[in-house]
Amino acid sequence: MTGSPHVRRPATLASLAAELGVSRTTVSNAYNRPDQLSAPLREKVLEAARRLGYPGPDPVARSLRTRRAGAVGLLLTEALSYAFRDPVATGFLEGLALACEQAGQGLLLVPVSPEHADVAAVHQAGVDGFVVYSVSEDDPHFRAVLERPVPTVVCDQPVGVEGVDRVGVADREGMRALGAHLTALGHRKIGVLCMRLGPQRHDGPADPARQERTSYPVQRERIGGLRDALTDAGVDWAGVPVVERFEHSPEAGASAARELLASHPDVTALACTSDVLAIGALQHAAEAGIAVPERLTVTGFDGVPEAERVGLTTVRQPVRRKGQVAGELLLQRGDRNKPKQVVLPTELVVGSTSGPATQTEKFFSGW
Amino acid sequence: MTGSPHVRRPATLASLAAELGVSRTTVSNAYNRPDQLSAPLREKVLEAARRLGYPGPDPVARSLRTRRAGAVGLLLTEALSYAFRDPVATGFLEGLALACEQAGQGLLLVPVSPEHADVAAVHQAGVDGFVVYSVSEDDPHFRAVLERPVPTVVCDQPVGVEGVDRVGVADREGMRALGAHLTALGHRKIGVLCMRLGPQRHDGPADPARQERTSYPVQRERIGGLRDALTDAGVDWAGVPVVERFEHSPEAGASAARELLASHPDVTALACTSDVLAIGALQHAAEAGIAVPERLTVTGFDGVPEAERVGLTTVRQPVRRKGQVAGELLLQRGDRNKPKQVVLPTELVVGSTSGPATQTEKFFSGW
DNA sequence: GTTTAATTGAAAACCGTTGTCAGTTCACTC
DNA sequence: GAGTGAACTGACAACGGTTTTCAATTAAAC
Repeated sequence: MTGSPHVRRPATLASLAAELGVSRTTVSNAYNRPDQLSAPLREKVLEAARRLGYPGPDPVARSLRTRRAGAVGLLLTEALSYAFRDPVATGFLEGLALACEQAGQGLLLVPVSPEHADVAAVHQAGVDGFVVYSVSEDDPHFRAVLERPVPTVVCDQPVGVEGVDRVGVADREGMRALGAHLTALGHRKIGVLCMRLGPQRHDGPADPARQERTSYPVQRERIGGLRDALTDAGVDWAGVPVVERFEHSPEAGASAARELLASHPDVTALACTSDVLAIGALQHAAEAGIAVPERLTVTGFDGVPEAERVGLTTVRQPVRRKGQVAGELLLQRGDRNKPKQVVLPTELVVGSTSGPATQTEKFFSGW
Repeated sequence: MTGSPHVRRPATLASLAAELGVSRTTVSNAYNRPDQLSAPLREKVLEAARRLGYPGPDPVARSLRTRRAGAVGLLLTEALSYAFRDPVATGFLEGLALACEQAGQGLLLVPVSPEHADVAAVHQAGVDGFVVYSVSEDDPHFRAVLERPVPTVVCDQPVGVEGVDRVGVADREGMRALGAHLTALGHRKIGVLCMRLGPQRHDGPADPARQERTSYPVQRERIGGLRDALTDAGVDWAGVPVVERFEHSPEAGASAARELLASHPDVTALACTSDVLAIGALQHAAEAGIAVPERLTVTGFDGVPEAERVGLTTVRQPVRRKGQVAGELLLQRGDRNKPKQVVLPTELVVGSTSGPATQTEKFFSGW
């Protein structure tokens, strides 16, 4: 009748030791180094702990003493909830969680709202290391992370800071392969739908200057890869319309597709820098009665599950693996001959949403 | 040239104070209570901190002293990565993350693999409270959570433990409404696809005894709701085939649908206890050339985004809101007149995958 | 020019562990 | 009966802060 475990915390390691008439060391050992004391004594300690409602050594105090928090921090600048809405982010998180799970480490989602630049949360986080995902390079939170004396891995971003590892994928090469696929199919009039290029809201056409200026390396690489491929095929990039969307959702993809097709009705292929946008584009095409791929080719990037379900032509990146590698990179610290930078391959996946441009023309002539 | 911030941790609050010739209190105040010291002095302290690479007070030490960790722990018994694969779980997490974000709390995913029953992780977690999601009642991790002297909120589970709050949804009522919808459409031959009912792998028919015995309250309620509705309409539940799947994925749904339709070809409606299973069932129907809803009605439960996209008839539960409420329940502790139990409403969403049974007969007779 | 009040800073206690290390007890072995 | 090793103790120093109490300094008031 000493009370439920949820009233207060009366018991500490010391009080338990006193109760039992043993030293604190012994109690501590009962939990942490069972080989240091006899089994019966250990059982006695544990039994007394149960009886007194002692939940075991306080994790925070233990962390302080051992200098290990047992958790990895994850920093995203997008609203935290975004992490769960975007299929690429969830894939990444899944992999990261997997790696953490295997290492017995927790995964702490650091609460940072993109608006109020309250860096405090980063300082408050009791973690052994950070993974930084989808953050622009000049982000104050990111800088706060770098100030913390713990190892850090950044994802999808060239990083020059010493002691910071990196994992990314072959964005440019993947998009280049996709571009080659498109030109091989005979497409010359190609439109591009891309994600946010800057921190400020901007929805609409993005000219080459803006494309170059972007603070999002992933977008730069993907657009750049496409540009390489098209240029190889003799297409003048300056004439390629690029429509940008700030939000990353199917709805945004649909509206971007509408916008682009309205201003450039002669486009035979829509290359999107993400599957989510592409799925939106497909949605728009379906609603507008535009046959895919007969009249319009649509491609994505990422290889999310839903894209696979709808047969989208896309570039698959190993999102989950990327998360896993990020975790491993972080947790295998100390491994002297560990790579500091990992770039994972991407793979062109030809689905049923891309077809020959000639077919499109046939379609037109048949009209 | 004292070194980058990533070499070691030379600077502590004490060393900084010594360097400056002030007391530790002052340095601490500079960070935590700016009103307790003059602005110039504070600036001097902060400047010295920058110079010496002092990243601010150590979060763990601070937590120890203040008895607040600044984070909420999330316990799932499914492999951690499952949390990111299942759309319902991600929705819940999104809401929970939102609540945490607003309260400036971190969200710690506690690493528990379902297999090795290593409760240690629960004890290691430096958190101010726990949210327990999708865990069977007799789970050792769950019990470990209850031992911790911190507030706890469980989700979707009747809980008798004092001091533990609960959030859930009207599973039974929702499914009952769906059942009424089905019987109103004239369906009498109904098959059920349900999720895991026990901790052991089991794929195949689940008789009423097994349905009752399940350690997953959600499944019990949903199946029970359907049973109520069908019984109301005079359908003998004993004759209703229920097929269970251990895995929760579209593939599992597809195979379950195949199994059920093979053994009960006269079924006119397939009621699934989750959208994910229903999406799988739809997939199977499409592959097998079974017209939906003309020849077969398919329904789900949850109201996930993809279900909406495909027009699935389902019961929508406010998953995100549920997560948010869980967070609020936990974080608003101390609010004396706060509810201890929250049950959120569900809503029947009639889509394009359910149709009258008469239509089905017409379809048959037209053959 | 005191007295009084407001500011500011220092000292010390405390948070709950872990780890180390010398030392004691005790049962066994040879 | 000395030697050996296992089991356990006790003291103490971290770990890096926060917070309360109180003294000292300064500014304001009379």
